[in-house]
Amino acid sequence: MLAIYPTQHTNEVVYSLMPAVPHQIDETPLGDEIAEEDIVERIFEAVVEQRLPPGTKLSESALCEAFGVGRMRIRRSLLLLSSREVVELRTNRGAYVASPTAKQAREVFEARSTLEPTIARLAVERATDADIANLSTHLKLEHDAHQHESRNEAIRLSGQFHILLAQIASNAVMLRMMKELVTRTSLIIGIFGAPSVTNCRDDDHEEILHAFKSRDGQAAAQLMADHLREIEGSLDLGNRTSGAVDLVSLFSKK
Amino acid sequence: MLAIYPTQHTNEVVYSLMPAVPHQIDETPLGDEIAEEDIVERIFEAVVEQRLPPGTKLSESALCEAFGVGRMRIRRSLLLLSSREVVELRTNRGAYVASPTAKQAREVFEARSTLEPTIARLAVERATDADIANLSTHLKLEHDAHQHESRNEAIRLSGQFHILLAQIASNAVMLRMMKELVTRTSLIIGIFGAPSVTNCRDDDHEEILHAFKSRDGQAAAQLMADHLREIEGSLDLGNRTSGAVDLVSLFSKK
DNA sequence: TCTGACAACATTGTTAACAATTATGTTAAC
DNA sequence: GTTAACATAATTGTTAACAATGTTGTCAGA
Repeated sequence: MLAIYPTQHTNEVVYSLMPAVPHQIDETPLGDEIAEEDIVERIFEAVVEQRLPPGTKLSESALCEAFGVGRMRIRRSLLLLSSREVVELRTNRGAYVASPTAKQAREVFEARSTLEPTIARLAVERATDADIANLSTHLKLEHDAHQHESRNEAIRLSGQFHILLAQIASNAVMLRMMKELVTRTSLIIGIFGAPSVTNCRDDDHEEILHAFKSRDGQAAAQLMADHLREIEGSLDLGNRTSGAVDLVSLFSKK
Repeated sequence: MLAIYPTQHTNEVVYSLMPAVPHQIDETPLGDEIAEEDIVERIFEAVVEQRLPPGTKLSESALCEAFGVGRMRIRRSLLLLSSREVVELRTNRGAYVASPTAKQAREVFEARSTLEPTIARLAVERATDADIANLSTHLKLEHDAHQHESRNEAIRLSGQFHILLAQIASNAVMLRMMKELVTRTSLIIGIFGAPSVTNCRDDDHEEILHAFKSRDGQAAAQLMADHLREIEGSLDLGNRTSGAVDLVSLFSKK
């Protein structure tokens, strides 16, 4: 058993995709099969929750079994995932959860720092009272998850907060971008983050919520910029080279 | 011949994809076939140049012939294009060049207004002298194309300018986003723009170049913001509902 | 002449078998 | 005991045939 990354657990991990999130009670209302869009979404979620660590092999047969669909649909889903750089497709070798490099990590944070302050501002400007109530409820869930030490749930909700903001901003283009960026950020934290680091401190999220309540878009933008800087600062970019551990340097004598 | 959109010209349009842009002399150096990434890029270019207007049907067989590849590769390419919302995939009915709605158009411009000023600033900060020289050369080409009234070339170069900035900014994430947004903008202009409107006035691009030469990132960002506002302002959003003409309202009595 | 049903055609979607490549485990030789 | 070559197994990539759906043209009936 020389496996460095938990590729030997692929099956377990893949199966654990199934009971992920309720999503909808009846996903296939019209007798239609599960769509690749759903598969992509599910794998996104699993990556966000760090149940699929970087480098994990996503074998076609396992995914077919897990989702109960044909190979074609899995291949299409993997292609879509690779086009968003959440999955790396190696010819004749299969699909692997991406292992962002430090360079890519910086690029992701640069993109987020460009998009998210504006998204936060727009969200404040466009939020209905119901939206703000939802955010409040969400933050309570986040807090509970942190207290109950349900790490997966905490991480998931933490990412979901940023997605929620993009949804409130009501811009489908930026929402799609954010889904990709949040997912990749989870991979980045998995690689470059200290073991104890979860995605976000929910204190920061709380402050952003206050900006919503006082309808201060500029403050929300500023808080978001600070929040992102803080997350990036907690990472150790520039040390580890890649998600796949380099064996020769790791076990070299002396 | 009841065709509303030039779907009857599909074959001609598709064939005109072939001699598009030189790209590289030898695209298949290792005996490998043309990759779907190239196909996607080529269709992107054709859309940017408005040789593939919104609503154009992209039939699998025609594309197979045009690119000389199997159906599987075409289908994968179309899936990738649809994931970037440049192509719309209708079940059992085929692939069509997307027809952005006014709502989507506003979202695209909102995303560009969020991203591109920062991209311009970063590009100024990171541009080498060679980069600036390239920009100068590019602007000359743009100017020539306008004077020679080679509309296709002018449009292509006009979009290419924005891509160039993203390349100089050296952020792969934002570069990919911009390729998608520029392509979709071409579709939007095709639908909502006045017939005479090309993509950008190259005067604006010239001013941005001046900001590069004086290394004024803040000015570049401001000019870019103005530039985008100007383009969006030249459109007629809120009138036409979609690229596919609504027949009943068009030919209704009275 | 116009309408509606039907049939032939074309196009897309899916499946399964096959080919090619990679990974793994074994054996033999040094 | 270690290494290298080989053979086997597993996985991915491709092709082609088939099924299903949508489109179009035709014909009969009103």
